[in-house]
Amino acid sequence: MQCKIKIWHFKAIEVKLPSLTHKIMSEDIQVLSEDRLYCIRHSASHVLAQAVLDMFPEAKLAIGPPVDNGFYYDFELPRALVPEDLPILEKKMKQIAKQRQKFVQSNKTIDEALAFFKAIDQPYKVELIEGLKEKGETEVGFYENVIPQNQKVAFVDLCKGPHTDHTGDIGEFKLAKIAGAYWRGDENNIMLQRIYGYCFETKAELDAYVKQLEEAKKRDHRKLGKELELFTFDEEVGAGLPLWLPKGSIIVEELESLAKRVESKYGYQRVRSPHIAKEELYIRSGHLPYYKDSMYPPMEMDNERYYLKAMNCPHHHKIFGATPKSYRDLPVRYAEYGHCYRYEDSGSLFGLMRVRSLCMNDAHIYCSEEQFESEFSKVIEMYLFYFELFGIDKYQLRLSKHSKEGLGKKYIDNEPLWIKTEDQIRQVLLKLKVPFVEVEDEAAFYGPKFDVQIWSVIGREFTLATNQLDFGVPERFNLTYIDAGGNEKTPLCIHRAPLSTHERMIGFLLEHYAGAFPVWLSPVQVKLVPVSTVFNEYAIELQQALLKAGIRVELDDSTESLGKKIRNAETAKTPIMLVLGEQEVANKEVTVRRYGQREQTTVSFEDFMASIKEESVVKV
RNA sequence: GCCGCCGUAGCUCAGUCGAUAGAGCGCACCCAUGGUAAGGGUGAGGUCAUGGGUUUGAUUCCCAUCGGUGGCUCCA
Repeated sequence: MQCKIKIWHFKAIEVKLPSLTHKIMSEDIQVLSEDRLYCIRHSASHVLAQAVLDMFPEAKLAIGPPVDNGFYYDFELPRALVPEDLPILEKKMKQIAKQRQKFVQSNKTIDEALAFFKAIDQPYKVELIEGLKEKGETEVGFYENVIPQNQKVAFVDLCKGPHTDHTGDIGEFKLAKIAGAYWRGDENNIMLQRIYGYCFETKAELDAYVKQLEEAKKRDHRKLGKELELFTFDEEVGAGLPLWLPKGSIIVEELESLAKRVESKYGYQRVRSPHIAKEELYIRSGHLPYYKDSMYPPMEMDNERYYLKAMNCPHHHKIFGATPKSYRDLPVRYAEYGHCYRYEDSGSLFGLMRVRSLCMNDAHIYCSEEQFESEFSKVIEMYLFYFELFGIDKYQLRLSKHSKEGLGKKYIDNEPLWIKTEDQIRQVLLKLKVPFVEVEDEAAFYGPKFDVQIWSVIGREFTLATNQLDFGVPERFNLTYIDAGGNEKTPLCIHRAPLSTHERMIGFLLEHYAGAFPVWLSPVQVKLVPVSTVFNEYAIELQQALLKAGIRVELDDSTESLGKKIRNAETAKTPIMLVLGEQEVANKEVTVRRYGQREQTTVSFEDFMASIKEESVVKV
């Protein structure tokens, strides 16, 4: 796949783009070819290949590019690799490094190159060269590793470089993991074995990176979700079907309440729709032919086939069509936290980030072409409001476009309309001076998207929120409005989900906040910690007052020591602890201790009540 | 879905080269009433994921299924 990426910059923002750099490095090599890290990582991957050939002389080599944290190389091997193989290979790599083999570049004609790799029986290299030949190349680059002591060639690879001077200069590396990967990324092809390595210029950088990975694992949403008792999965319920525990449900409902207030302010109307619909609906919408495999199989009843809904759009379209519309009604904005079910591949399920039942912050905006820019801008404004509220700063905004090859297959076959609508979105983004990247072949089948890409702490990329322009489906539903001249017109539809799904949003926020939610989102906002049980009576009095004010408060009336109670509240990441002892009872005070802070303040309960009321509400 | 790996108490994990299992935390009870990140004691908890197979005997070995997981593919 050719990956063309154009980056628009208006201001410097710090974005973490592991998979983007991955794409740039592996598929558009020139971009970073001058980079020193690129050279050492790429050279390290050659050294890995040499080590693997030493261990398995019959190994077939595929490709081995650098990536954002190191490198990988794909092989076809006579047996499955096991983790114990990695230290052995690492040792061999270090020996090769010690020899300081020269990287010697040369060019060969295509036919020479083909003959060479056929002779040493490397079919993947042969296939790559044949591909280059078809593209019209006449020469290809080779890199030989030459042992200086005896001038022997230890390893040869098809490669356009560049490399470091010798194998001693490949930085500090550590083989990280073994994985399966399809040849050329195509699931119809054979599965190869991929070895990933981390690689950095210095030992300190490598160690820091490995340490950072370990730290990241501590804030993995799957781990925190269990520790904080937010959600769970159960084998008898099914894979990818999360159960929200009481504390997680509070977060769900707080988010939902926020969304309802924000959407109300922006003029959305709330609608509600069933979880299932007849097959006809999805044939009409066009989803079924594209997504049948990832929908739960149909339920057959009374000669009808019903599907669990995988998206809310068709239901909303039907709601729009239920009453006649005039241009005076537009824009119409329907919002619903809609439950959807998608039969995602078992192998792609991942905690809360990739699930089979999800509840989406969905809305559909039906508007005229003239209203598009203003409506789209308002949606982006809403996104930016949310990002600021949550303090989300590591994300990438992406204009997801169609691909020419996909027209008529993955995408509605109307190229002029694609180009036009993609430009409409581009113009809005440029006007708002929002930095974004453009990526081909990432659109929805019915129109281009504006996506918010984020990365989980362990580095997987997800679309957090999405905003789509649909130029195809309203027509299929015969959705119309009467314009000022009395003519029937088809509205445009904007699909948008700034708060993602509850599942993915909370998964993301858990990692973002490392489990320490702000007061307004926290399942338990205040923990009452009496110094000893003799002060429980005062604590109960405060608890009643706080509950009455709508504050989520818990009292630790256990007989544990004070130190233990503090520790328990801290490990539960409760944002506010109120320590209550003799002094507090006497003066009707509370000693406020905030999560992660040792210093505390003693204030009157009255003052505390006023401030917690303020803090527990988000202004929209 | 594909290539690997994993599944022992509520949680985190040890262990059994084949003779039905342990620790810490948590939980219950008792003692201690303690001013800022684990006070002390006692006790209850397990068909060793599920179903087959091999074996005198399986939690342990083999196969399948379910679930998790590292990647790949996919992601409306």
